[in-house]
Amino acid sequence: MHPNVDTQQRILDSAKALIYSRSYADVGVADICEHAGVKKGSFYHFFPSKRDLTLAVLDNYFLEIKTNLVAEAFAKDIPPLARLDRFGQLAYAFQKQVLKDTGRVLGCPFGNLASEMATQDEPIRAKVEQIFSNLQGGIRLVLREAIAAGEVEDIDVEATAQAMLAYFEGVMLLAKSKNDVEIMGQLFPAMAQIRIRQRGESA
Amino acid sequence: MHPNVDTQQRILDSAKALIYSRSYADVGVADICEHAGVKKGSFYHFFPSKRDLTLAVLDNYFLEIKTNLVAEAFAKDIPPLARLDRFGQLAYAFQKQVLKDTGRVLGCPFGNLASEMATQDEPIRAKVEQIFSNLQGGIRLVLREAIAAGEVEDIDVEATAQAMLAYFEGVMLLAKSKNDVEIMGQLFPAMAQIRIRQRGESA
DNA sequence: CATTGACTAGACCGACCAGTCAACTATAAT
DNA sequence: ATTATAGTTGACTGGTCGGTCTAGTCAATG
Repeated sequence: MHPNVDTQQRILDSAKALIYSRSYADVGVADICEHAGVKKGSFYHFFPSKRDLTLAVLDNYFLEIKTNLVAEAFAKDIPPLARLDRFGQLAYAFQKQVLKDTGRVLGCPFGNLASEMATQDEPIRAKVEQIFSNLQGGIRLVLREAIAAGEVEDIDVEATAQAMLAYFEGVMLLAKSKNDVEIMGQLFPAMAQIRIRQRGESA
Repeated sequence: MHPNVDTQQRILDSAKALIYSRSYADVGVADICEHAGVKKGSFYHFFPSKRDLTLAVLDNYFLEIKTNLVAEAFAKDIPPLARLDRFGQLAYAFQKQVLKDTGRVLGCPFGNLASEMATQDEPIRAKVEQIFSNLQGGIRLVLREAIAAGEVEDIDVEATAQAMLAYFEGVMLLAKSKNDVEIMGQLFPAMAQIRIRQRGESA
């Protein structure tokens, strides 16, 4: 093969960076090709469409975040609830790096695409939903351990995990809206405090 | 004047509905004109650009939500914290109506635009930030009353208001992602429980 | 050395984009 | 009646979009 075996990967990486920092609609196939140093013909040799590329980008991003952020944050060297705090801290640190690199707080790549595409492209919506579901599952496991360790009790684990994910996404969205990364540091500590009680009760 | 004095309003209403149900990028000026029953020339007679129209849409939406949702939810006929629950219930009911009308959970119009445009169009980003700031201010007032009424104590009011707004936006985003409105009913009750303590502490 | 097939090149396509413009219509003021 | 003006019309522009297509390059295989 040619010297560039990594053409496909370069397209993927370029699309990842560009779509994350702008949006699906604002980034064209031509932009991605230029950024990757690749011509249109090569692009369509590897990806049947812009949408399929985006699906691959989502998979790729999820894998990266699952291994570099979730796995590290949820490692069992500290108590369960402390892991949720650590998750917030790592996300905060990551976003500080994004700000330094791009001059912008870019928020959550999944939340961004969900918000833009959920009503327009069903496969993309479904993929993001699946990713959210997986992240929620990660939190659920931590919560189960927290219950086993006696750190929490009497909660609806599934709903609480979902609430924590929602809070996380909301903080990311606000940080992006204000282009201010510090609210992450300020608000994330409250994530692990969220509780949804068993069926029915609230106040 | 002509029989149609409301041309400008029809353009505004069409843009509101279309951009909310799709996205800024996906809705073209031609779409808006067709939906409003207006020709391109008339559009540009009333609005200098698509962006300016969008700014007007944001103002219009904010006014509507402030008077029809926030004012009603935060009315002083019930205790402060209960008003926050009522806010969630009203938002839930509103979104159920949106689902019935459009077949889709569309989330928060401000969150949607923030997510899509924050890194691409500074005036739109700034306007959404200002709207978020105003909503946060509304929550802050409720929290102050809650403190005065002895319902809560020892919290960082500003940060807590922001956290509640973030949670609200996150729930809206998740509901949109899953195209499921029931999450809102399940998760919103936890909003009024969120607390961020005074400077420093978390766990 | 010919053939094969993954990969690259870039011209090209029809559709669509936001925005422009000059001509026109209808009303109101003079 | 004449003028001024607010509003309308739709053809038009230059540019971009995602995607196609044909021609060709190169390394490996027989």
